Amino acid sequence: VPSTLRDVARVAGVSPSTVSRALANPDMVRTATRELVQRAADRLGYQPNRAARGLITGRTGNIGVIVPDLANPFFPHVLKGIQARARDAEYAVFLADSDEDPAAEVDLVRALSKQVDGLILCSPRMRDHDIADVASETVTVLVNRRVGRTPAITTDYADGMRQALAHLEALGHRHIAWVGGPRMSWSNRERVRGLRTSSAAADLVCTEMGHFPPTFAGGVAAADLVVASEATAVIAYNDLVALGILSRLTARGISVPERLSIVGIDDIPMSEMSHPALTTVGLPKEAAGRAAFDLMHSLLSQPDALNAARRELPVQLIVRGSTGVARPPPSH
Amino acid sequence: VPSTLRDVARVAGVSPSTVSRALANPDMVRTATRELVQRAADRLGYQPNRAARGLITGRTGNIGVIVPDLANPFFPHVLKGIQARARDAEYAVFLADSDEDPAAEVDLVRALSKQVDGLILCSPRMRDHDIADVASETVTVLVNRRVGRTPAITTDYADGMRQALAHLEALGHRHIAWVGGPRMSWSNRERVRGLRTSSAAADLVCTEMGHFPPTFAGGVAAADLVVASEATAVIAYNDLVALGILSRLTARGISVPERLSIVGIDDIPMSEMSHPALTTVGLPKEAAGRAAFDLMHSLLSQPDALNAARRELPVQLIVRGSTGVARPPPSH
DNA sequence: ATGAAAGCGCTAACAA
DNA sequence: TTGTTAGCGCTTTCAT
Repeated sequence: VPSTLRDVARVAGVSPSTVSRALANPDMVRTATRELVQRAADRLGYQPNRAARGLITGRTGNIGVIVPDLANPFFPHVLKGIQARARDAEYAVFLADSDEDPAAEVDLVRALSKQVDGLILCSPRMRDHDIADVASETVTVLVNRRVGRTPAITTDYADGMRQALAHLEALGHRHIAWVGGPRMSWSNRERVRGLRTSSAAADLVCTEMGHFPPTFAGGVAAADLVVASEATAVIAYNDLVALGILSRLTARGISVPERLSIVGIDDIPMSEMSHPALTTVGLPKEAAGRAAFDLMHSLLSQPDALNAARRELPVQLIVRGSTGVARPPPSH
Repeated sequence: VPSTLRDVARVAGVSPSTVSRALANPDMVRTATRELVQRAADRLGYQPNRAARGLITGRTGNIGVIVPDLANPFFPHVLKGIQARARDAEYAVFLADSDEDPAAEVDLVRALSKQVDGLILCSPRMRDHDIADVASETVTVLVNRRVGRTPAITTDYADGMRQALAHLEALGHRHIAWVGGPRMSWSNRERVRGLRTSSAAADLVCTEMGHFPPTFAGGVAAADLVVASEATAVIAYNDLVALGILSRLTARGISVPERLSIVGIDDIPMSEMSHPALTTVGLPKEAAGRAAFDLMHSLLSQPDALNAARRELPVQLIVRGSTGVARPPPSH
């Protein structure tokens, strides 16, 4: 049977409120009293009941995190970043996995929102409208998405595309294929936007290959189209897709990177382990998680911290397996 | 401002207790009353405050899950299994990541245990003693570990080793290397146990290569020793290690599987994507998660369900990239 | 079948 | 600085 605050009070010979103060606002009680209480609490192994506290303060000390798919290697890293910060701040983390289902996501939000101080939505699949609804009722931080003025942590995809293109151009590539991700995805739209801007500026020919599932299988399916396009390099929506392309090319006996260079996006652990290792646009996954929690935390303490309500994190191209140009660039 | 049970009562024109009953024990009120209440609740968008409920019932409707490292691709799958079942049962899931630190794990357990009905510890790194402590105070389910009579979901590693060895033997291998995992790991001990039993029975020579970190880098480090051992096949502690070995061998120009066959354990997604794809002992990851939650759930509803307090799940060897024998087996 | 009242463990006015 | 009181939102006796 866990002991309560009243037990501590009795043992220490003070009133319950004194115990409450001694533990929560140590400088509102005399030092002697504080120590007396502390000793009693220790002796009883007292642990405050957070639910009871939350009932009255209106704050639970919990945050909720919703991800579309834990099996996608991107999210566990973000989650680790959130966890690390939450632990330091003594917040507990509710986690829910929506299984890529927008409707389930909405349900989970509803279920969780009552038990948390705030919600972090990672790459949410919900419609803008639903997100705006949520954000109007609960403190909300978005990761990898922007909706209106909702606080958000995003990643500078446009710069990532620029870096990737600059890298390929420096290696002599002039014709580059793009294997796109899901049509509805915010990330995909942003990446395409960056791609178009930078390729236009750099005078590169860029063939966009439409929409594929953001998975290994998606990459396998796209690979043959890429080959047919006669591009000398390909940038994939993410590393999983890139690895799918690599796998299919290897199976077809098309050597990578000699014949075709591949660049992914995300820098998931797998990318380093493939052969050849994958050049990829590294996203700050844990950092994004940390930033998301920090933003949430500041929103929670000063509800008008709207000035700091957005952050865009930098990305860094990671050059691995050679991505040298295959054939000499066509002379102009 | 969320509406409370009293609001519903006022709108419906009944007492708070009636509302409580109508919602929680529908057959304790007249049908007409129940519908009246239901309508009022719907109209107000009423959502019961679970903390307040928990305060009085002593049950929170939450469970806690602790994993050593989310970045290890094994755990997200287990977690998905737990999540799926928890969602159906309307439980919310607290998640904590201990960063492979036994001490942190103990702290997290303490912090969480007050806010949950039960705890699921995945591959816990704590000492037996600490686990026993936890289990004596909180309903606890272990995954991938056994400690005393604590309820646990385990995996039949011994049979996995048997299957792997039988497979290799059938392909003509007679000398097999084993690259072991962390010394303190329960899983490693179990795997070694299975290995010894089955290799003795099958009359195979088995060289054990000591303890390596259960990571890609660990496999890279072990690879050269494996080659030097002159074994024709190697079984690695897990897929990450196996992929590390594969990577190093490929880099050295040693062809896999012609010269050396590799078998991993876990069946993480990466294993399918490597070249050659990895033969591996597939563990029921999501199923383990589901089983863990189900066990927890039954313990929570009938505290004396100790008869069902253990389950060992079957494993299945997944044969992929050929693992044919290299040289003809030495004639006896 | 329903209502009134008490109280879960805690904190926050308000007094002293 | 400390104690007293009230009450957060809900469930559950105990009456009716």
